[in-house]
Amino acid sequence: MAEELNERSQNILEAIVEDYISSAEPIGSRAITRRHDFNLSPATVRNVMADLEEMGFLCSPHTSAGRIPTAQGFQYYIDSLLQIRDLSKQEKSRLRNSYRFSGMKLEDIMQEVGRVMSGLSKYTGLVMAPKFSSTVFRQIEFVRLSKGRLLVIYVSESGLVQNKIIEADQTLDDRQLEQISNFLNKELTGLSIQEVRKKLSAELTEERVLYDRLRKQALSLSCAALQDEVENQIYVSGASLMLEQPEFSSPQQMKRLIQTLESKKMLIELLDRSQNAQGVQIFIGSESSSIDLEGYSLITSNFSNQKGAIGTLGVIGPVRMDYSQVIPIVDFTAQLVSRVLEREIE
Amino acid sequence: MAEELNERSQNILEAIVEDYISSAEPIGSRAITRRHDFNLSPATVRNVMADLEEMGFLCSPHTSAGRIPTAQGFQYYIDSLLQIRDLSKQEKSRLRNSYRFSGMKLEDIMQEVGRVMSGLSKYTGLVMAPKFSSTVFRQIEFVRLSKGRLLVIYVSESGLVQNKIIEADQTLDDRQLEQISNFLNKELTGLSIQEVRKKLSAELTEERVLYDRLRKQALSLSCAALQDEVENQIYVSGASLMLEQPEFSSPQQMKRLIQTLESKKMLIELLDRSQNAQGVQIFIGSESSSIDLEGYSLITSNFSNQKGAIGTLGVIGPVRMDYSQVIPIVDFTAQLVSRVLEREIE
DNA sequence: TGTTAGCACTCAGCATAGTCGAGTGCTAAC
DNA sequence: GTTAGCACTCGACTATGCTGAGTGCTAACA
Repeated sequence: MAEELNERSQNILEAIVEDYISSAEPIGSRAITRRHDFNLSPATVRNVMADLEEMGFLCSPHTSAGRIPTAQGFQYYIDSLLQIRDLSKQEKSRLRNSYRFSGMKLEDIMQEVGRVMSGLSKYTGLVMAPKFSSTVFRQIEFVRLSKGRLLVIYVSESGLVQNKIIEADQTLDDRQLEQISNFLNKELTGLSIQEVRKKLSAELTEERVLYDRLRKQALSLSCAALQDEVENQIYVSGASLMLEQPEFSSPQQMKRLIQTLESKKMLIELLDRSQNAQGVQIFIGSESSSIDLEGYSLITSNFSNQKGAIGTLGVIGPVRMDYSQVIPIVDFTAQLVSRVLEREIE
Repeated sequence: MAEELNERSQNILEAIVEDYISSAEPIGSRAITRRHDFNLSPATVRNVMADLEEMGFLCSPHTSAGRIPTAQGFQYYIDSLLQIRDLSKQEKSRLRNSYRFSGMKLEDIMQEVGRVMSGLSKYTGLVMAPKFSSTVFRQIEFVRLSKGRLLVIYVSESGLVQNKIIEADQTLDDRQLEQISNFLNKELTGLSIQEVRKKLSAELTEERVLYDRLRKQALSLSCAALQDEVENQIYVSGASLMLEQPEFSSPQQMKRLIQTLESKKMLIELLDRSQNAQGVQIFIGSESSSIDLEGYSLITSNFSNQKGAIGTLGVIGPVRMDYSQVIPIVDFTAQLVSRVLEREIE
């Protein structure tokens, strides 16, 4: 439908979007002709702009202001006009050098990634650690707390450490616990959590379980430990940087932004959506979306190692975001993190 | 110096502070006489207020506004005038019921505590997990990542799980690692980290180490694992609640607040200070303080189990904070958390 | 001597009115 | 199809005046 834009209209829309991205203020027809070499008079530009408004790409905050792109306008810009140039080698190495991952555990890496992305983009960085169920089993350990209560520590191939408290009916002694964890570590290493779950439920119904008490205990313990979905960890960094953006200069907007960034559940849901996609994804906030993201844009990409533990990282900012700058940052960072995670297990 | 306040001045100061706490606006002499039964005329109150201003307890934002308490005024109020009533049984049980700790691991408890304190107080909750070096050794496990890199998982008596990546010179196989962790778990369980460190450095210089390769490896590994201070984890919750307070209604103040709450390092340093104190502590932000806490007040208390793993929790809010409400909340919550932690290890 | 009433003064907050500039839509001419 | 001209709109800013809450000072009172 929107493809019918002729070249001149495209050029003007592009100019408006880009000027608006850098100025955050409504763009008037004269401003366009002054800043770009279209060899057109303001009046002509006005006509085109009126058409673009008709088509839903622009809107004017009030009669005598310039125009600003709508969400649809940005969408069109991103889909058809934006040229994402690859990063130069220099930029890549500069980016690489921004990160210092050496000797960091996974949690620290996540945090650092968010911080750096935020600093580079001037918006807010979001990083979601690999989903529990998408990780690959490496090791499990049990630590006895008070009577009947066990601390389970689970380590994935990618070095993700998670712990959980479970209730164990029987009072097992340390020796038995050790046997159990040895048994599980031998049986389950290298399987994905999904596979582990399948295996466990299959075995639990098998006959021989009845005859092997240890095996039974091991299975039911690990079932309890690995059953529930662990709430995803999400790292948000650089909220205060984003407050510098003019769209968040009013107290109401600031409050709303902080509330948005504080509601981790919502952010997790949001990042979850791009979990299955490949490459960079862009969400432009609009009223229609089920999640209230109006006024914000989200650029995400996934990272993973060969074994497929998948996490998501990205940058959230105003719709008026410098896409040409942020997209390569997110893209390259995701690749970088993937490579680091692969090195971990090598 | 400030003790020379006569009763009438005290009453008036108290009235001003309390009215200011509830209204957040400068208090005038007439407002005082209207709202309180001092049997004094506004003029008399004015005289007293002028004296109080002279002494540094009050100040006026401009000539013809009412007066607001200075930091010193609040300090005096807290030290000499504030009556902290104990919580009634009902309130205590209501508070207790706000928390749902069952089956939660330590991280979740910390988070939950912050959330609830924030919700109850309408300010921002801060919780700092027990300091690494104040914990008691319970168990250590090693997981091999890539060549030469080990993931160390450390569990304290209170159920705190921490992990770290260390470089190990030798390539140890799984069997050896298991022997090493068994050895360490036998030797170190029940010791505080300080004791562990002392023991390690003592043993490393002992002669017999030379003859026992396994022992040597174990010691040097655990040394590497437990040597550095792990950065403290801090949980901040309810920032957006605090934005509702009138002192943070201007964009500048909002930005500053968010920046303050984002700078975890600073908050950790702040909470660290009260780590060694007993009972509830109150910091009133003033310009003089080395840490920029101007305009904020911080109420903290420590929690611990018998073994002495100590963490700190508290509430940060505007200086104009409802102390009589927040202090009991912080106090009782700290006791509650201590009790929960003790039950963990029972 | 401590307390009070009266009075002139101050000042933030608010509303009103006027100006300016950037921008628009429309029309007519090129 | 493009452009110049023109009347119009409207937000942002400034100046102005008014109001109300509050103050300090002085003089009178108990």
